[in-house]
Amino acid sequence: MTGNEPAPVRVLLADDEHLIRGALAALLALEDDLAVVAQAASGPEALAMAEAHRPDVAVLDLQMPGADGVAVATSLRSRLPGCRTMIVTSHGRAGHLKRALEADVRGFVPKTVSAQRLAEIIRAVHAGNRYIDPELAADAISAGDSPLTAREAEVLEYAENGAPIAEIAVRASLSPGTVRNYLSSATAKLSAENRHTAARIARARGWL
Amino acid sequence: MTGNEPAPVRVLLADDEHLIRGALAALLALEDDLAVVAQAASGPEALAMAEAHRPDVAVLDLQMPGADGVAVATSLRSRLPGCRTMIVTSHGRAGHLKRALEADVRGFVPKTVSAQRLAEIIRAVHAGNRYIDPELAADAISAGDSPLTAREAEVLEYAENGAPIAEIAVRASLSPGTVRNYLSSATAKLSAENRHTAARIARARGWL
DNA sequence: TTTCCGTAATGACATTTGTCATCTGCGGTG
DNA sequence: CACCGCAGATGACAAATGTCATTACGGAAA
Repeated sequence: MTGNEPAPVRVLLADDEHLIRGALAALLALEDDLAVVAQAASGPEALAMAEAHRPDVAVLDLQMPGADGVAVATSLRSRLPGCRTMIVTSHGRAGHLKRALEADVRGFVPKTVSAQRLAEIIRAVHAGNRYIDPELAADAISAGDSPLTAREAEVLEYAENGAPIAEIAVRASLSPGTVRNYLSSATAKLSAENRHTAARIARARGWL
Repeated sequence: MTGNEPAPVRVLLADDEHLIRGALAALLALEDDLAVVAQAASGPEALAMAEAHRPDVAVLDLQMPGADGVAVATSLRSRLPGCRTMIVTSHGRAGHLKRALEADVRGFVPKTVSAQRLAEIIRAVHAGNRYIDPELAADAISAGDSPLTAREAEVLEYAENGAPIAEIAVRASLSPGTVRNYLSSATAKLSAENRHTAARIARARGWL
């Protein structure tokens, strides 16, 4: 200790997979300019821990029980404005990236990166820069903007789990005929064979 | 080194997520009776590494590119009979567990366990014991056996992605009418509203 | 041997879904 | 203001799907 090192970056780790979270914490602890000050296994817990420990950077898993990473990032933006957020994910979907950017997430990386690389990215995010995985970014760009209207997307979302039109109509408070119209136009826009494949396509491109 | 420790357990780690694999290797290295002798990022690579390094225990991620963990375990059983296999997974589906047991997998754990616990389980598996996550086991038991016949399951699998009946008929080399019959009976057995929800139910219970 | 079950198919029928034209009303925009 | 796009709805029609009865064959079990 020479007394003139800068204060370490305070990091919050949120991941429901204990194995990964613990391992990650151990690896990040090796970097002497990073300090894992809090850990969480769920969305709500991450929020609570963030308020209690006020980290500089929150590293959030995308899929967590309670609230997913993007939802946590959104809450964090208003509740802890000084805290930068980043998302780490196994399954890189273009749609999630889009949502994440809207939540002012500064880093978006797949879990295929090395710990070294992750540490660098945490530093970059802390410094105010952004880092988006190039492959995911390319996917998001190639997917483009959604051609679906708000209602079309909503109805398609209800259709996703295979519900019959009557049920969708009730849930969306629409006439069954109207539901069929929206579904039909959405299916045509996505050039799918039926609403089920249309829903899959829209989901894959992040349009849902 | 006193010279009388038993030889460490030789472990192969296979996970496509570099972050997790690296972190895991670091944590397991802390246990002095475990030695990570090989790592792999895909199914085929895992197989190759196993043949090259002949580990005592292969810790396989369920979802990997090329070949999934269960597929690797199956190959390993014939090619390296002395090597015990275990599966680590994020998404614990009852169906995967069933497949895994058929492949003579000795350990099946979710990634929510701690590294300590994983190390213990590796030791148990190496000693010839089994360890199945209690919650996953309960799911598998409560799901019970599939009420579907072979053809019903096959047809339902083709139907899963939303393909129209004509296409399913071609793929299964069946008459469209026959396809509809199987789909109808399968839907009735699962008490679903249509083939799409039926497919989802069957998939969730591991009957596909 | 008779019976049962799974596989495979066909025909008939009802229901659901997909497609289209058409109508109304609302809120922007040139 | 006229025009356009979106929301919302209706009716009609075609196509896809779900349901059921029935037939036939082969293997396995009683």
